Amino acid sequence: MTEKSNHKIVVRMAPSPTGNLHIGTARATLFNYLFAKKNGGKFILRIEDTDKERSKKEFEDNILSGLEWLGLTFDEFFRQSERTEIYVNYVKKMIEEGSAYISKEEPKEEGQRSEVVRFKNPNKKIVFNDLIRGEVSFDTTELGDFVIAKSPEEPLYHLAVVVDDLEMGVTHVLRGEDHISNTPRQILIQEAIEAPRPVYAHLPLILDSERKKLSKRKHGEVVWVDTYKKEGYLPEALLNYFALLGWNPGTDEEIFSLEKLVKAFDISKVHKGGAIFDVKKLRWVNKEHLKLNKEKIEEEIKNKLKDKFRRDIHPKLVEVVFERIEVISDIDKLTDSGELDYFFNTPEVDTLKLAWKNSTTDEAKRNLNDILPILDNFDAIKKLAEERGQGDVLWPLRFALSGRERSPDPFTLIEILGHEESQRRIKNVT
RNA sequence: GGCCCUAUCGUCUAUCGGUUAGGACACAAGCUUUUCAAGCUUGGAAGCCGGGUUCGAUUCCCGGUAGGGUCACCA
Repeated sequence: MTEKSNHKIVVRMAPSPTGNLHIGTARATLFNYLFAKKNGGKFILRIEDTDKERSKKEFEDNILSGLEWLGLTFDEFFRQSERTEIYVNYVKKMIEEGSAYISKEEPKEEGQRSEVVRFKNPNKKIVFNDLIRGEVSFDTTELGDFVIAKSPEEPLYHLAVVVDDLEMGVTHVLRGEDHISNTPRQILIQEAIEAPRPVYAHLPLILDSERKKLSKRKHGEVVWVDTYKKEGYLPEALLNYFALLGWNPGTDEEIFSLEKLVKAFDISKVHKGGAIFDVKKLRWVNKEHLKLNKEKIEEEIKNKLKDKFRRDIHPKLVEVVFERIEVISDIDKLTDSGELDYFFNTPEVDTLKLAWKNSTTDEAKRNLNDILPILDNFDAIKKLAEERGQGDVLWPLRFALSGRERSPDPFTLIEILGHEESQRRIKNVT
């Protein structure tokens, strides 16, 4: 009956398809994945869809495609809705053996049954060892005879989890800290059906800036992996950042590929306390990964600019954009805000702003006129700037070319715009 | 409220009793082709409180406080 396995270590991630892939789920999946890979173990993905009302296929699809995008592959896949007979057998067996019983109820809400299956609580103290937290103890008396199935044919969460972990040979349960209070219930059921107790490790939670659990109800799309995918974060950057939330390698190293994470990962270094999700640091991590993939990203920038401006794109402009982005969607922000327009269309230049600090517009124009003949000789321009003052020469030049108070330096601009266009723009203002 | 968990710069964190308490993000200043971006350098910034244990506690123990999680015929 038990599915035999050659793997010493078997872990599983068990999301329920009641919402899009949550970043907390993604991180817990990452930790399971790392733990499995690190130890040559098996990683199972199990969709916990026993709740027919709330479970949706679209959410399952979203979870699966999100995990695939992140590169978190699994060795085996199960769906609890396809395993009902297995649970039914256990429920029946438990009733026969007296560890569970059918209980008459008075329905308090719509849809509630007048008969449910309750677990016969032995009311004992449960002590379990948590890989992250050490010894944790609960008195289960306060749990009462909790419900394990709506009917023998409709198992509920705790029963299904324990049965599946047994059947699938799960040795280690790594999950969010929000499950820590579920553990005593599940251990009670394990003992009733004589299942071995897996090793537990309860991961710290990802918190919002208020130090509260990041929930789908309260935070909406910021908790979806999809959101970050759409904004153009790199999957490895996201993984890298998730790993750093509650774990560190014990060195100063912060940038990791998935492969390097597997090598460095050590569950005993996982923290106990929750960690606040900081988008700024995520963006920084993403930028570091952008640099690791510079060629690929520059290609993407080039194509995006080409689409937007329908013109050939100077490689130097690609560099300029690359320097200014942390995530891919920043490219759109740059193009849509008009910040790049002067590279493609002659800007309107406010000649009143042509002069640097205390110097006059006339001086600025004189300098520009003197630059005209040496436009292609950057060394000569620099020399002139040294003689007449850097700001007095370079500012008007840059301003004449861009029409903006902020832009790349004048030499970069000349390179991108080309000799003719640069000359034309200077003449326009002198 | 019961039960459980947690507690170092604003944030993520290092420290396995003795350190000028280190790094990163963010922030500020300076430098670079006196703007912007990037880069480099520098700076400010932390052990929740009170008791123990100890020659010595951020570190170990107890209490308090604060924060969080969880208390379904959801998962």
